[in-house]
Amino acid sequence: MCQDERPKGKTSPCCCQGRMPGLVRPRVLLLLAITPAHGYELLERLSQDAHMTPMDAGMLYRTLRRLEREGLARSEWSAGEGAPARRVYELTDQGLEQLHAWARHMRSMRQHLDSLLADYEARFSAEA
Amino acid sequence: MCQDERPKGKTSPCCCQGRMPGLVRPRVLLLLAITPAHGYELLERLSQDAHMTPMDAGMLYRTLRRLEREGLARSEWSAGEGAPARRVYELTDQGLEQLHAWARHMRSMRQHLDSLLADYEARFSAEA
DNA sequence: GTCACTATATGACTTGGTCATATAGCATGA
DNA sequence: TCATGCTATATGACCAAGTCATATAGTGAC
Repeated sequence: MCQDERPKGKTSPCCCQGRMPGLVRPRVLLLLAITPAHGYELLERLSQDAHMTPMDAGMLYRTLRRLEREGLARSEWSAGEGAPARRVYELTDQGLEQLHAWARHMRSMRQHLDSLLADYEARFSAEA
Repeated sequence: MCQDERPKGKTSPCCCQGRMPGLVRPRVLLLLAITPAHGYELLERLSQDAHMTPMDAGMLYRTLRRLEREGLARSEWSAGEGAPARRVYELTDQGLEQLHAWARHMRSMRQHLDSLLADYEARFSAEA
């Protein structure tokens, strides 16, 4: 998103530096709602998503631990055959509930954006 | 937005605590694009917006100074008749350009959200 | 003179996210 | 057997954004 001028390093004038803050947990929780998975696998699934912000590995693992701490996910170690052991996460009931709450939240974020963009377009009608 | 369960104080499980991070500068810049204004006035205009996150005064003043530091806005003191002096801000050309860039960014954020919500709905078809 | 409103500003803190880096298991080939 | 590279998880240092509390001061009304 927003690939345009990003000086990188120095304080960029782009709001949120081309990121979409506040959506990491929902994104991860949604993936876990589809199927249980371990971090590395999630990382790959999250990276395929071309029009999404690439996921930082450190962020992902921290997020998973946090989701677990909050009771939204649970994990257990599973022996990786022909690979290091992996911690497999799955959604809890509470996590599912939270996901629904976040979905409502995201709808309202979208309305928020819509209204901002509408104001913008009202001011500068017809812009690329 | 997202008025549901917000424990308030302790770490809330709600992503971004019902806020919409990363949009403060665009919101302010957009208002300035409509008409020059001083902080207090912007604060009132931003608070009327029912479906938007209420604006923190400290945040607003810091944002204005930052926009100025970044060359996106300029200000000058104006004698407030029957009121304290106020610092009136207006958009610079660079600020206008940045606003357009942010609009593009916001459109891509919206797509981002749309795609997340589409994934969600694909998994849980027909949800309130 | 004190109260309420207008107006701007800052310090302390929290959260979310980035970047660099550490650590370790396992397979393969030199 | 040793280096290399992939899989896998994790942490420390740092930065940006935002919140909350608070400070300061001008003005008018009572």
